[in-house]
Amino acid sequence: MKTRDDSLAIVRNRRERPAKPALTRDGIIQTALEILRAEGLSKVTMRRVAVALDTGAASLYVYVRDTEDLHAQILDALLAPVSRTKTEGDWCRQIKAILSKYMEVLFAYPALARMAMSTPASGPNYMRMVDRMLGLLAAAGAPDRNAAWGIDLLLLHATAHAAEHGTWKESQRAADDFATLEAAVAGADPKKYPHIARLSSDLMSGDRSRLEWSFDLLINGVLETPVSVREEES
Amino acid sequence: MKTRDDSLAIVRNRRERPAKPALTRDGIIQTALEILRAEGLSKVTMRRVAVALDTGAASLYVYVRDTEDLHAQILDALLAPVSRTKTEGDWCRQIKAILSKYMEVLFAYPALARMAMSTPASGPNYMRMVDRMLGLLAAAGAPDRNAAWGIDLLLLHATAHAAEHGTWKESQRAADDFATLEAAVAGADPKKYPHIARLSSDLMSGDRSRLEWSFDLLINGVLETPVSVREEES
DNA sequence: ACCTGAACACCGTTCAAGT
DNA sequence: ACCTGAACACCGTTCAAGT
Repeated sequence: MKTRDDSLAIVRNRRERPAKPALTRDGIIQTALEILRAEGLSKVTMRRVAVALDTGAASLYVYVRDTEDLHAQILDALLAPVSRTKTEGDWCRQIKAILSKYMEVLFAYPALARMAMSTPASGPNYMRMVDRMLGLLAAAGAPDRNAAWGIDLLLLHATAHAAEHGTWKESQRAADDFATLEAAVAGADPKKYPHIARLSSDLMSGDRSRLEWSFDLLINGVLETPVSVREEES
Repeated sequence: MKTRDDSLAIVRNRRERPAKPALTRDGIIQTALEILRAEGLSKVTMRRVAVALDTGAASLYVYVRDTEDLHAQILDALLAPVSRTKTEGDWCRQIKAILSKYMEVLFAYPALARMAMSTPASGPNYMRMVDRMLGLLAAAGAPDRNAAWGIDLLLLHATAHAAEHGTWKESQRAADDFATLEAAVAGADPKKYPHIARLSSDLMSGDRSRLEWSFDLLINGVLETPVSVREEES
């Protein structure tokens, strides 16, 4: 079936489009982003990216250390607009605006949020974002150490929340598990789990307002909690 | 080489030990735990567990929905001792003691912490642990909703922290990345990243005390932060 | 230095067929 | 109902060989 004619077609294709643009780090990331958007992170594999670039997986290793590195570079690319978010209002509004944008991209790709938690991020866009937020916390009057530790806390929470809730919304599997959990909480045996049974409605309540609450709690705590002074109970 | 004699040997083996204990959910989890301890979560695969049980991977699907479910069941098994931790002292100490135990197991297997973030946990040991902590927060005088939302916040933070820092300590790869990050922070260009450069030492400082700080901040916030009342800046 | 094909050593999951 | 072998459709990474 495929002999002479095919090789002719290939030659023609070579003429009509440049066919194989040279491999570059940027080209790889762009292609990876396309696959991410079209099919999700789980399809962004070395092999699949390579096929899309009309080469073999081995060729990518010149530009990318391994699969995780590829994913980390994708995330940093997606963070470019976040690091440049236009903000206005008081510092608290501004911080929340940046956190919102950050969470938006992680919610869109929860698998990236999970990845971000196991790979120390050091991409330029991440750095830029952190720098801006540090500036805002400093302007708010946070002591140096509180600002430094606080940024970490805020971003860890944002990432973790997105990883958790994003995943739950994403997959059917997680949705099923969530239903199981919901049922387990709603129908908790008051003998075995008295507090869960008593608080069952509060445990599942709140969504947007719950997230708001947690960020208020965190931001407030970052400003007010003295470093290395242990709280005594009252 | 291997013909008659081998089949005899097999028969002999059948006699000498019961050879193949019946497949059960518990047996599967036990075997999985052994592999986890010996080789880490990445080796706890359907195929590998099946081989250890002298069967085919397909057989496991009667007891386990999929790989993630297997991992979730492993985590709940590891949480059994945590849910029964003996505690003493004031409620704050007790909560911290349970959180510590919880983090200990996640630190030992950071990959499980990552998994926990994408799978809503509803195992019996997890439930028992949550119930105890809810009781402690209630005893501390936290309003119902604060206790309910707060437990989630505390456990999410514990899990996320373990996933992040545990992984960094675990793999060579992550350690390298961490070194890269450290260098990027220490050598941050003050023109591009003024705040990172200024706070570079604080950004990398603290380890144990930093974790203490974040839990104090969270516990305090859970007790004090009113629900659905927005903070105004001062 | 960069690119490639082929190979190695794995995966999860499904399914028809057996008991 | 439970168990199995075989098959399907993939993976990441390495390495010798080419340019």
